[in-house]
Amino acid sequence: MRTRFTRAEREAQILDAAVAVFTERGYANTSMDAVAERVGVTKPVLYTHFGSKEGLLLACVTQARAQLLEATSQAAMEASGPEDMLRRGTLAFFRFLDDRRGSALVYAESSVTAEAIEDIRAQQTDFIASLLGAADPTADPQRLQGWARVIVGACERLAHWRKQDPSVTAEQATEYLMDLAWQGLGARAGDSGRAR
Amino acid sequence: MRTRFTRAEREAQILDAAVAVFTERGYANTSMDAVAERVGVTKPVLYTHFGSKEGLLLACVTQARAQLLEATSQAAMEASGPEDMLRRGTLAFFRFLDDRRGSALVYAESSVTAEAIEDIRAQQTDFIASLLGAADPTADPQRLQGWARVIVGACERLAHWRKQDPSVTAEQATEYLMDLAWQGLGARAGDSGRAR
DNA sequence: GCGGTAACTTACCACCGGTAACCTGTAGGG
DNA sequence: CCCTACAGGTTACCGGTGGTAAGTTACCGC
Repeated sequence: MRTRFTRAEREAQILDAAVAVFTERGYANTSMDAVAERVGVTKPVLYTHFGSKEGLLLACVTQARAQLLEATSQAAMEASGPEDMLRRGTLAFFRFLDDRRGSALVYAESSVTAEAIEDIRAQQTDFIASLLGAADPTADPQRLQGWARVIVGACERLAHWRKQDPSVTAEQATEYLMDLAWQGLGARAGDSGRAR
Repeated sequence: MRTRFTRAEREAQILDAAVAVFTERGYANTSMDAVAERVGVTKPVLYTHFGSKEGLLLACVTQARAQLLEATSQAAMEASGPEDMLRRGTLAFFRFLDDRRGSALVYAESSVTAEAIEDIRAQQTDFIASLLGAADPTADPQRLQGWARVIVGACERLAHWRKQDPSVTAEQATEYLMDLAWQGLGARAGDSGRAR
């Protein structure tokens, strides 16, 4: 059997192993030796490829980041208008997380990963802000940024909710976000209060 | 000078020192010896009081959690109606973070603290869901939970935005959230699109 | 003052992230 | 077909840190 591989091959192997081990044992509780053992090599190999434990984690997150933008922007492309775009993008986000159960947000433990995750949020925030800007060209950029951040934060929490309570469907989560983001609670509160 | 203190006194001293050191150096980069030195004792003292490094962090977060509920619920009490309640509560949240610059969300590094922070979110989510339930008694509980989570996530992201860009005021952040949560984007997108 | 207990220190261990030095399989030229 | 150069890989080690067992000392009640 092969015992030596090219850089690219080993890097892919290590990345896969790292995602698996970090996911099942958590970042802090995972030793580099454990990852190395899973790959079938020794520790220094990991260091020649990724520099440090945080570097390895960073590579995992960076990979996930590209895949996320791919998934959401593709969904938004297929939409018929602003509301549909927000809805489809949101739904695609939840579906993305469904496809990679657990292995996505475990990363939030390390401080260097926190920064990388922040980059992912920035990526999604800019993307959403540009969608909103197209829907309402009169809004000033800062306000668009604010709205986009609200949506990103909302999605993150809804996703976490679904993780701990899988009975909440991706469609329901999307609907709850649309309730607030598009329609607003004002109308509902008014409904139950006084006639309109 | 006094060299020995009662349990309660030492615990308070250690908690203060831990908050300070964790805040300025980050959780992962802080050694227990560093905290102990700041207090003026040796490491095992910390362990007799808090059991482990994570236990110490947990105590810090638990303390902050109680203070947060105190601040937001007090603000909501003074409101005149549902919308004002949401607005005042949100504003109080941002002001709370202003008062403890940086020292609040640094905690999100450890996995055990992630759970504790999750408890804080649960606390605020339940609180907000109950407010929303009062505003719209016809909504079903799961939907209320969904809305509350949207708001909690939105606040968290807006707070983070303000931390990295202090020119965004607490009032602006609150306004952006109210734009979506209360009024909704539909009206605005419609404004720029066709007449209503 | 004088025990006795709670507070505290000393001295240590095991584990883990990281590295220097050495070894070996294998592609490619003669 | 062999042999050499180097990429790929291993062994053996270090320093720092979380955590602890055993011993020491200040303080309170009598």
